[in-house]
Amino acid sequence: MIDLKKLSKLNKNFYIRDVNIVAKNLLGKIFVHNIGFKKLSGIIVEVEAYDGSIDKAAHTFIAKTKRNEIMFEQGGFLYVYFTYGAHFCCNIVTGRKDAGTAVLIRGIEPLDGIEKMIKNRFGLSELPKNKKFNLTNGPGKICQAFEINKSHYGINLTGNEIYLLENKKIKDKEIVTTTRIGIKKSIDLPWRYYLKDNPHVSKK
DNA sequence: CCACGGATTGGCT
DNA sequence: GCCAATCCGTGGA
Repeated sequence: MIDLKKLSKLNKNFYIRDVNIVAKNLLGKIFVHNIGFKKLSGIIVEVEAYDGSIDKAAHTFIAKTKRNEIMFEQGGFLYVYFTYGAHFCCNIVTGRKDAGTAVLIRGIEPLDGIEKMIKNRFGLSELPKNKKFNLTNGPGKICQAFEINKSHYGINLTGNEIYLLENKKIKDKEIVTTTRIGIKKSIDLPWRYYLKDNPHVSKK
């Protein structure tokens, strides 16, 4: 088990860079959600970049609304949105103020609080045999496992509730770059990144 | 006010 | 592989 106490929290400067740089660099970092004395954490293994200035699939492409306004803030905030009448998705806002860019977290390898995540996802105290890698391999599943919802919209990631930790450097050859999933616009942009051969990636 | 569609998931064929 | 569930945000009237 990785000792999180030895790892430093990512600061504002990490987030305010270009969205695709941040997206790539988020791979291997550790996502943490503290709930009282309970800790949920995991390694980010799959992400997608969204950039409202040139990307029709980004929520910020048309205009600023109440829903997407946090994406126009400076990098380092959490953008949570609700979709398909059932799921929340969790994004890391990046770039300078008014950039309208964010990174969608699509895959996480669980570390701390796995039992709690199983309970959150399936209402069970133990993982069913056929659900081995079905815990956090998808954006909606991550939010359910990590107990992230509308109430976490706009949280500052340099605070103490939800934040990210530095971790070992990922080599370029371990990163797979492809097109994004589940969208109908700007489908050719190669802005999806994931860790090669990691079982917690949502789709090859 | 109302109609429409979605950065998904899970269950069934 | 296909498709329904489900409801909020958005935009047009």
